[in-house]
Amino acid sequence: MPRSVALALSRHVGLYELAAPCAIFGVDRSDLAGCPWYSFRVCAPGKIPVDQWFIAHTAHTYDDLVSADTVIVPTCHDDDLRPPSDLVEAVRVAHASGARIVSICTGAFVLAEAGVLSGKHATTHWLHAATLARRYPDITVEPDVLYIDEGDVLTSAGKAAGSDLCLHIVRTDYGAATANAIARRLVTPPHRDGGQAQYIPAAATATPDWLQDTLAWAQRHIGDPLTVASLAREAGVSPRTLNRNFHQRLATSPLRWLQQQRLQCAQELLETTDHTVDRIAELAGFAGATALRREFHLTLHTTPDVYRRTWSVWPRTQ
DNA sequence: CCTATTCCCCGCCATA
DNA sequence: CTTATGGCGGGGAATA
Repeated sequence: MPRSVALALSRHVGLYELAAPCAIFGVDRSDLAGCPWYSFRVCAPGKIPVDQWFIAHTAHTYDDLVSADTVIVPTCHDDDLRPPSDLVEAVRVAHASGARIVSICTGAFVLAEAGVLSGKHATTHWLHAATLARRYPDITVEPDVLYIDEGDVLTSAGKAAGSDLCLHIVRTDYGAATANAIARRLVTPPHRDGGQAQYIPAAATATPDWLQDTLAWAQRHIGDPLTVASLAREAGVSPRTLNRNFHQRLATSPLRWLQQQRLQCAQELLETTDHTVDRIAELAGFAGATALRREFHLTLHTTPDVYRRTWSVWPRTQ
């Protein structure tokens, strides 16, 4: 069953924040998913200037937000970050009736004003994180993450992080293979998943070439028994320096990063092949099926077999 | 499930 | 003086 996604425009919205949701949810990807894609609508109260170069005029109003399964708020109203009350109200109603609420950049201020972030972890553009935390003390603001998934409420950091969050949502709804296929088609990196639960590490900032090369090399050799030492040797630095660089640019440790890559590889193999779990563990570079199961349990809270039954592209009945 | 061993992480400090 | 690197070692986690 296709899910409906509604994008809420308000004044002072930027083109950049709109790009990811429109390209990812708004363009029909049923060929990649193998089943119906989202239905997508853009909602606004009348004509809205977009970044001063365009005027958006939409077929839907905020009234049409409340019936959507997923509501995306890509921006806040003005420079004071005071959200428009009609949008706040629409978000409140949509959430109350079970919709999943998503914010990009300063859209978090709309969610906060609507009360759907109370007691939760959230993020926003780093420039405004302190303001958000000050204004809404019952929200735990995480300034250094790409996005946060609280289940029914998801927030992402500035602009570009919205793309990562949209892909994360596709991953949740349609599986890793579909999300990765879209990432390939958009020629954007498939995002790296955070180690701890749903928290995603900070964006890679100005990653030096030697590190990028090493990451690419490791991904090509993910099936080999890679160690931190062999990564360091390939990179031409000491394990200590490698460790430091991983923390600085990727906000994780070498081994944790490796395990993420292995897990992602295993997910794709489970979805797209009928290899045994043992074979997949071997191909993905795990020490054994036990190690794979352990990783699945720790980060996905499920088992490889259940995961495969949920996401496999093979027996696509109906 | 328990044990032994290997591997990894990270503070600390010396060095370049 | 500031900044990045690398070695060391205790403590902890993963693997066999």
